[in-house]
Amino acid sequence: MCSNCPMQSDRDAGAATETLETPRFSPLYQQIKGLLTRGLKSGEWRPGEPIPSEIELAARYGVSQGTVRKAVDELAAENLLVRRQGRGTFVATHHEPRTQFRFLRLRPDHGAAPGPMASRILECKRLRAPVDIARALRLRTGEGVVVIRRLLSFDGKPVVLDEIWLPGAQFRGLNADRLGAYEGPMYGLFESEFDTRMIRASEKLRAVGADAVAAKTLGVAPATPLLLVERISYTYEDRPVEVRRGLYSTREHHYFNELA
Amino acid sequence: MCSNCPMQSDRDAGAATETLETPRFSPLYQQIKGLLTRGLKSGEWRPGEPIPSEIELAARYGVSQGTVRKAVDELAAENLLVRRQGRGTFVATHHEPRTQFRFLRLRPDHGAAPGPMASRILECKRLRAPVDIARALRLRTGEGVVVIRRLLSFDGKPVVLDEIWLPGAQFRGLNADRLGAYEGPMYGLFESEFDTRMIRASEKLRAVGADAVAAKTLGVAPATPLLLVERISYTYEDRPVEVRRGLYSTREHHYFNELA
DNA sequence: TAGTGGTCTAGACCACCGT
DNA sequence: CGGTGGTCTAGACCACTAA
Repeated sequence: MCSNCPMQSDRDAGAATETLETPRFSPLYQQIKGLLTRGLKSGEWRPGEPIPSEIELAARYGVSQGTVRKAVDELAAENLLVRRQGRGTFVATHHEPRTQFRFLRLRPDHGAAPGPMASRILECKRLRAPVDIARALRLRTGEGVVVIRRLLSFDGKPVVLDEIWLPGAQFRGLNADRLGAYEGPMYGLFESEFDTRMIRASEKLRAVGADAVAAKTLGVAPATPLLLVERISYTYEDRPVEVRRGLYSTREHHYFNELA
Repeated sequence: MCSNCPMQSDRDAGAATETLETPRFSPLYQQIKGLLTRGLKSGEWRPGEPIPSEIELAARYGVSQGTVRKAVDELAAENLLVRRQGRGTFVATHHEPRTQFRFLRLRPDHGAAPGPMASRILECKRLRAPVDIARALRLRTGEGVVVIRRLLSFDGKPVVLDEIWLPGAQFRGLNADRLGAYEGPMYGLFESEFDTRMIRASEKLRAVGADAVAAKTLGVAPATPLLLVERISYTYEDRPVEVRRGLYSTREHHYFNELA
């Protein structure tokens, strides 16, 4: 055992039942998981890079390889890490094709492949956060935010009209030019240029009628039923960093979901 | 090691690389998982009942407890089993409140709790499978199917109009009376009375306008945008056993989804 | 208290990858 | 070949539940 091992004290605290059913015992591997998450958040290991081998981590933290393994397993299940047998364990990134459009659940009705996709930035401006956006992003009302409006086309046909809200302070320097110049998924840009990695998201879906602007942009008749998708994206420690309202045209596409 | 252990032969086959990259090594715990799944499918252990303890299973299959543990872990992650510390491992069931409406993703806009729900059977008849339903259920066109139409109300207000297609042979004896008499979720009835346990499902969502019948039934104006949810439910070994088309009124509710 | 699942360890060996 | 993750074992001990 390593002498300055940060684990032991916590272990005892868990067993001691000090306060009224609050922490209630935290397994070692959970603590390791916390330390690894801290390393990810702090940028000690950056997206796409490998983290140290299990043996190294076990030595560093003064625990067995099996304990590290369980911690890494869970982080991999949460899509924070990617295991690659024979090569190592890597920090997940939005740049690889496999994880590129992980959060976009729209599929063409015919043909499994998503097909060629194009993104056109319609607008990118900065303004003060309205109440609802501020609350969702845990900002004060009136704090600066960035709003992006963009059109997503599948196979040349417009399909998704997005309105994206981001905390202004965190996305300083983001503008239409940079968005337009960037190839690849927007979350890749956020990750590389603004140190903000989207970990998970929750969505609320509704059916609504197309208003005049949406109808024109998406090339459908006014009042056409559209899928309204409201997304909140979270980064490390469940901190919300994006509100996205998308209008999906579901004439030739559908939103796909697996229920397990 | 137990002498008639069914594992060894497979192990060797995996290492021998007999054919051109087909099976490619199957870990022991995967084989155990297969044996456990077989026991579940065959009804050796029924929904709600405990399976043997890890130590017993390890002895029966001639492997270590750790190997059984990994198999059970995966089955629990897939919601086929439920672990309960200090009590045992149980076969998952659609009867318990926790897993009761696991596949219904509709939530009220205000207030987290789904609130009181009522199901009214509008129709239950038997007819010959149309092409699309037959293909989805892997039946021949014209084979007998059951169609159920039912209305789901939240808090007294109609919200979901469902059309449910089931293979007739498997659901012999299902009729409106039995559906009406049954309290609780429909999947609970299917599980108890027809030996059919829904394991997972996939859904396709679209926005559509309400037709005359749907509008009247759901109490909305014709052409009101509704969420069309097409679900295919699967039982063991990914066998499809239900096609469900639901029209969701999203005036005061929304479809909730977590993206991980 | 006995029995269950949950954690942790130490060590062996295997499958896969790059060099 | 050496290093990585992946599998498997055997055994110790802990946390939880029910009787």
